[in-house]
Amino acid sequence: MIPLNRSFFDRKTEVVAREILGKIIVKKENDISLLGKIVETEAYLGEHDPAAHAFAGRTKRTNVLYGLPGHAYVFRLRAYHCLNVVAEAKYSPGCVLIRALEPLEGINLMIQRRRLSDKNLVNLCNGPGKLCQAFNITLNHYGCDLTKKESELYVIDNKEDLEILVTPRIGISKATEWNQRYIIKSNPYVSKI
DNA sequence: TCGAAGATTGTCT
DNA sequence: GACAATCTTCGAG
Repeated sequence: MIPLNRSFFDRKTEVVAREILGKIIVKKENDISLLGKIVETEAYLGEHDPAAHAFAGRTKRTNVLYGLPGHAYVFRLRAYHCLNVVAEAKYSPGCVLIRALEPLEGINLMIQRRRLSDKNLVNLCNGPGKLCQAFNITLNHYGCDLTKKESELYVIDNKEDLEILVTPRIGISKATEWNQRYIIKSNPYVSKI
C-alpha cells in the first residue's frame, strides 16, 4: 500500500497515461477506503493540444497543471466532475484524464451513490463523471497530492502484466484524431471499446 | 455583472 | 440518435 513516487508522474504525459493503467486509486472515507483499478485514461498534452484546457493558457482553473506532477486536477462539466492527474508539469501543463475504473473495494457505497437500478458493476465507474460520483470526488479534491498516503485521495502501485490498446480520444470536438486514449485490452470495465 | 460554452450522462424516441 | 440537465470558468461590456 505504498503511493506512487512523484517521479512516476514526472514524465511525458503519454507515458504516464499508459503506465498508470492497472494502478489502484484509493479514496479514504471516515472509516473505510474505496479502491478502484484504473482501466482507461486519456492524455491531454498541454498548451499545444487544442482539446486540453491548458490550450487557453494559465488561468485560475488550470493553475494546478503548472504545479508539481502527481496532483489531482478536478473540474466540473455540466452536472458532473472529471478527475485528472497532473503530469510532466516541468515541461508543459499536461494531464491524464481518468476515464474508467474497475471497482475493487467499497462497492456497496459506490452502488448507493450511483443509485444503480441493477447490480451491474460495470456501470459503476465506466465514465469520468460516473467514477467521480461513485468515489464522491468533487472540487474539494482540486490540487490534492496523490503521492502522499496522508491525502484523502492517492494512487498506489500495482504490478500487473497488461495488454494495452491505444485509440483516438472520445467525447471531444477538437483534435479527435490524436491517438491518446489508453485502455486495458478486454477489460469489461472500460467505457467503450 | 452577464452570457456562452464545456474532456458527460440519463432518458426518451 | 437527439436532447436537456446544471454550474463553474472565462471573456466581454
